[in-house]
Parts: sequence; C-alpha cells; structure tokens
Amino acid sequence: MLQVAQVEENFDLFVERLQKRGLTNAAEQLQELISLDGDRKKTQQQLDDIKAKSNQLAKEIGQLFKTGKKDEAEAAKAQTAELKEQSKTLGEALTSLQNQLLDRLYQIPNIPHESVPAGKSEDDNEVVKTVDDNTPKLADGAKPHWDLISEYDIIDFELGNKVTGAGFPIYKRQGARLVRAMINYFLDEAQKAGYMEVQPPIVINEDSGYGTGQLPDKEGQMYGITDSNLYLIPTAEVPITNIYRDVIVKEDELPIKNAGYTPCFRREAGSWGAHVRGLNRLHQFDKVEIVQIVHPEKSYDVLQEMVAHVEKLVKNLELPYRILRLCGGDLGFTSALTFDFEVYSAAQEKWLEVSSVSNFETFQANRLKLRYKDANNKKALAHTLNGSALAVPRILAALLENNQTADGIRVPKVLQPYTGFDLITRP
RNA sequence: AGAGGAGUGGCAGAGUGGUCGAAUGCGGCGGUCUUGAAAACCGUUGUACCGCGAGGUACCGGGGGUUCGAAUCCCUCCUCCUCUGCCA
Repeated sequence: MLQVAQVEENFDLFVERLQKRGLTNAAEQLQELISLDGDRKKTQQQLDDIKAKSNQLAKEIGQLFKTGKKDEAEAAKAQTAELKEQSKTLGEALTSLQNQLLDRLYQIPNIPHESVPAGKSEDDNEVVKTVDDNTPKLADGAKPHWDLISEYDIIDFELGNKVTGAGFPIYKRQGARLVRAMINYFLDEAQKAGYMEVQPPIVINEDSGYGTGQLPDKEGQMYGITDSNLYLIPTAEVPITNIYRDVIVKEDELPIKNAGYTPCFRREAGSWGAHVRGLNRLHQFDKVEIVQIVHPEKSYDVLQEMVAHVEKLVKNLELPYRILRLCGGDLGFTSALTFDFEVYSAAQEKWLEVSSVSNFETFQANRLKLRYKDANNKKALAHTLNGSALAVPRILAALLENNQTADGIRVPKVLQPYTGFDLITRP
C-alpha cells in the first residue's frame, strides 16, 4: 500500500512509473488519493476540536456535581447535546473518508522500480540471461512429462480427481520420493544460505491476507474456508511474512531471513488448455519459499543475492534456464521489481516458470506495519522480499522430460543423496 | 465441545463511572558518586493521527452500545488459563 505523503512528494515520478504498468489514469487516481486525504485531515481536525470541547465540558460537569451544584450541572448537560450531534456526524464522515481512502489505496499497485520495462504482457518481459548449455538433444519419440508419468507410474492424476478433483495429483512410488527429496534439498540449501527454517500454518486469517496484499485484490485466487473466515495459503509468503505484522524490530536484527516449505493452493480460475496439462498448473503444489526483511538501503542488493541463490539451485539441478525481468504489465500487484526464473522443458518445448523473486520495498511493510527502529529510536518501514526456491512440480516436469533415457529417467546428482536412487525406473 | 476464570504500558501489577494515558515495582536511557564497575540516589522512559507551534484527538484484547463523562457498566467476537469431554 502506498503512503499518501510519498505520493504527494513524488507525484510526477509515481505517475510515470505507474504508467509502465499500463495504468493510463494514474494521475487521476493519485490525485484522488491526495484530495481524499486532504478531506480526511480537515474532517479529523474538526472532529478533534468538537471532542476537545466535549471533554472540557464533561470535566466541568463532573466538578459541578462534586461540589453539589446540581442545577448548574444540569444546565451544562443541556449544552452537550449539540456537540454530541456534531461529533456523531463528523465521526461518520471521517470513517467514510477513511474507508474511501483505504479502498483507493488497496486498488493502486506498487510503484515499479526504474529498471522495470514498460509492457503489456509476458511477451514484453526482458530476458536478462539464458543458460541453455544443459538443453538435451532428445531422441525421436521423446515424451512429454504426462506420458512419462503414466509410463513410470509415479503420479496418479485420476486418483487425485477421485479423491479431490482436477489439479490435485497423487504422487507415488519414486515420484513421491523425488518430491520429498526436492523439498529437503531446497530447505537444506536455504539453511546453508543463512535462512531460519519455519513451518507456518497453511491456513491464514483475513488480516494476514490483507497484510501481504492477497486481499482484497486477489480473493478469487485463494480457496476460502468460508465458515471460519480463513483461507488456504496460495504461497508461504503469506504466513511467513505475516509473522512480522505489527512488529518493530531493532535495526541490528536485520536482515531477517526465513525459509519454509508449504503446500500452496490456488484456484487458477479460468485456466484451461495445453498449459494446464500434466504438472504445468495445479491447484495444490509444493514450494519452498525464502523471505527476507531488510533495511531499505539494502533491499536491491538482497534481491540480487536471492536471485543468485535461486540460480544456484536450478544450475545444480542441471536444468537449462533463463532469468526474466518482468515488465510493468506482468509485474505483480505488490511488487516493485520481480525476476522470474524459467526452466526449459525439452519435450513440450516450453519455458516453465519455477520461481519469482521480488522486492516489495515498503508496499507490504506499510500494510503490515512492519518497521525497524534505528540507533536513535527513529522508526521507519522495512523492506520485504521473497522468492520461490523452488516450486516443485514444474521442476519435476522439466527433469522428467529432459532426463529421459532408454533405461529410465536420470536423477540429478544433487538429489541422489535425498532420493536414494539415481534412476527412475518402470514398474 | 461444555463449565468457570482472565486479558491494562517492554515485563510484572494496581485501578470497578469523573482532572486516569493510567499508581507502584522491574527493565531501558541519562546523570551524581567511583580508578572502573556494582550498589545507592536524582531525572527520564508507549503508539498513532492532526497542527508551523502552543497544543489537540484516539488507543487499557477487537468491534458495538449505555452515559454529560467508560480501563471501570452492557452486548458481541477473539485469545489465554483451570476443570470435564474428545483426539493425533
């Protein structure tokens, strides 16, 4: 959520940056914010004055009663009625203005970083780096992962359909082992990189949804538990970052680095066709997430550090990959700068997004009221960042396709200590 | 899940309708004393919003209500503790 004071101070810059997202009416939207906030201040001032008068009067009445001047007290009481009426009216006006302001703020996305290219869709993302020396030359008759999955009997989509529904596969045999291996490998790497492992709830309340920005904008993306006002998490970012909601940390406690594994649940409403085939898009999937809370001056260095961490993972998995700088149109609502990682899935000849690493600057921290206190006890909003490290199913898809051989599917070296086998074999 | 109890400043803990943003203790910060430290003593020590400032307003788990006036009374929700039940 933007800070109105910042908007006023950097009006032209913010407008220009928001236009990179394709927000053509950015100027009007920001102007509206400022004028609403102006009204809010004015109304609050008036209300405060009325309340000051009421408080004063109430004190006097108390004194009069104490000293036995009943008649005077009753007379003074009569004066309060009008003040009360005004206070009620102004109070309602203020609440309404505050709500309008919040509504607006909730609807305006984060200001893109200066390096974000303008653009409408994923086609306009900037390819920062492509490392494709691991791209395999597949033999004729190489199969897409969904065919390999049935051939090797490692995931059962039909069973998942039966037990839950489409998009909830059941991993089994070496498939289940491989998923568990990846999770452990990713967590171990995160720990080596200095992240503290946490295992958060996978169900969150409304406040948490607002804190990281899933609510109100993306309500349709989450599964709701409507009888208790809770949601299944779409990513571990939500519970892990919300640990620090309403928290003031000491400056020397930064950076805070947490990592956690959770299943993630996404409704993916309206998804259909080839890109939901097999493991390409699921309603439930496993992911290890890394989260950092840092000093504002350090956040872009940390973003690079996190990108490097993810890059190491895909490299170690021996997958061809590329790194994209997301354009304004593809940038997430809450993010200022995002790098996506895609791995090449050689049989379906597609790049699959497996990680998204973002700097949210103060956008989340402002909603979360997540601040740090410096040596002089000055408080300021911290910066938050997170990244997938990594999402499992698409990595699995690429591994299956790229590593298929006549004898079976080769398991990358780094995972072998975790799987206990180096080849996925037919049943 | 049922019955009972409780939620107050960083922590502990008073306050049951009127100068209460809130006693007191601990902790923190500054100072005196000391070669240094401890002890002792003195002072200071919540957050947010509005205002150039003086200052004002709000906050005693959250929300709503009664009242001229609410930490204090009422309703509701949440959380914690104890007992009973259930369960991995």
